[in-house]
Amino acid sequence: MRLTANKIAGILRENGYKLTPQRHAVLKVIAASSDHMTPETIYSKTREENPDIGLVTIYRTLDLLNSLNLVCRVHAPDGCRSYMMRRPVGHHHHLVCSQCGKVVDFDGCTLADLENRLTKETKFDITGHLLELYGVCPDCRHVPE
Amino acid sequence: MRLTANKIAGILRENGYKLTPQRHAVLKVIAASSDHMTPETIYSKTREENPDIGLVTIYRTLDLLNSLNLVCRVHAPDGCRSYMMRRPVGHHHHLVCSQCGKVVDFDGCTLADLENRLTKETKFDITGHLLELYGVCPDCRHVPE
DNA sequence: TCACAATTGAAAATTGTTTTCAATTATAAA
DNA sequence: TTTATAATTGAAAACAATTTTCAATTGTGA
Ligand SMILES: [Zn+2]
Ligand SMILES: [Zn+2]
Ligand SMILES: [Zn+2]
Ligand SMILES: [Zn+2]
Repeated sequence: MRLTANKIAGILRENGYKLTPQRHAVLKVIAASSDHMTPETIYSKTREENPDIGLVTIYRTLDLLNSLNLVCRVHAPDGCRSYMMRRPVGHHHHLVCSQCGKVVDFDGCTLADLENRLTKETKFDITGHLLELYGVCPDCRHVPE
Repeated sequence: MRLTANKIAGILRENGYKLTPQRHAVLKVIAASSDHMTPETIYSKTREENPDIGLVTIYRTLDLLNSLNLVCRVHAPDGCRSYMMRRPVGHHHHLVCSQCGKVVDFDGCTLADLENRLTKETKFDITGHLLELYGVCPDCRHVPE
């Protein structure tokens, strides 16, 4: 249920953005991985096939994809460098393995009641939330190095 | 129900850390504010009374307080610079005003059921979560500039 | 009061990201 | 096809946030 590089390329076009070889290369890298990656990682993976691409272009492409909701950011438990990954359609969150970085997407977030309660209590107009779960995946648990 | 600068100072001592004037100055600043502040903001507020303190010391003190769970980080909705604020005792989260930065702490987070469900479904050993709510506070809503 | 490890601050180094700008290029119109 | 043009690119510089280094200072317990 995930978007392919070509589908995303089409969406870029539909939105009036040029489909450059660089953008396509980045899309391919992001679509090929099921894990989140830092801009730096995406940069070096893209360079394997496309050695002339610049890091700036990675940042710009990620910003663009983010503004179109085609990727999403993963916040790691420590520090908070923002990692990015392709996004399943619709509202969802991430369960991230602290050891290997594997990401499981999930939906059915149960914050509506909490948000209603807090709307009443605080009179805030609640517009969104950031939720990430952290843990250790089965693979990492079974092999205690 | 919040920790005072002096209480925190005691905790530092108990844990074998020296109680320097610089640390005490930082504690006073953090304890005096009910909002979250960037390291830079804490730096300049601390300098008002303590002009010779260095920014490095702010970072080091914040790291120390963080490792002792005496402050907590607030993740802003855009970018994700980590802001810090003193911490109410116990598990809690933040409701942050996107416009003025005001922070309301809340507890009673409703993630236990979700975590149980995901533990079964994914076999992850879930160890923690990051949750921040965003919205617009009453003050900012009433005065649409 | 002494001894010493912990702490400090200045400066440099590192890291991550953004801006600038001239050259290139994807696209659509002719 | 060519051509025109605005969008896009990459190198380099700028910027921002944080960390490291290291010699000098200082809190604390003996
Ligand atoms: Zn794992
Ligand atoms: Zn949600
Ligand atoms: Zn506000
Ligand atoms: Zn919680």
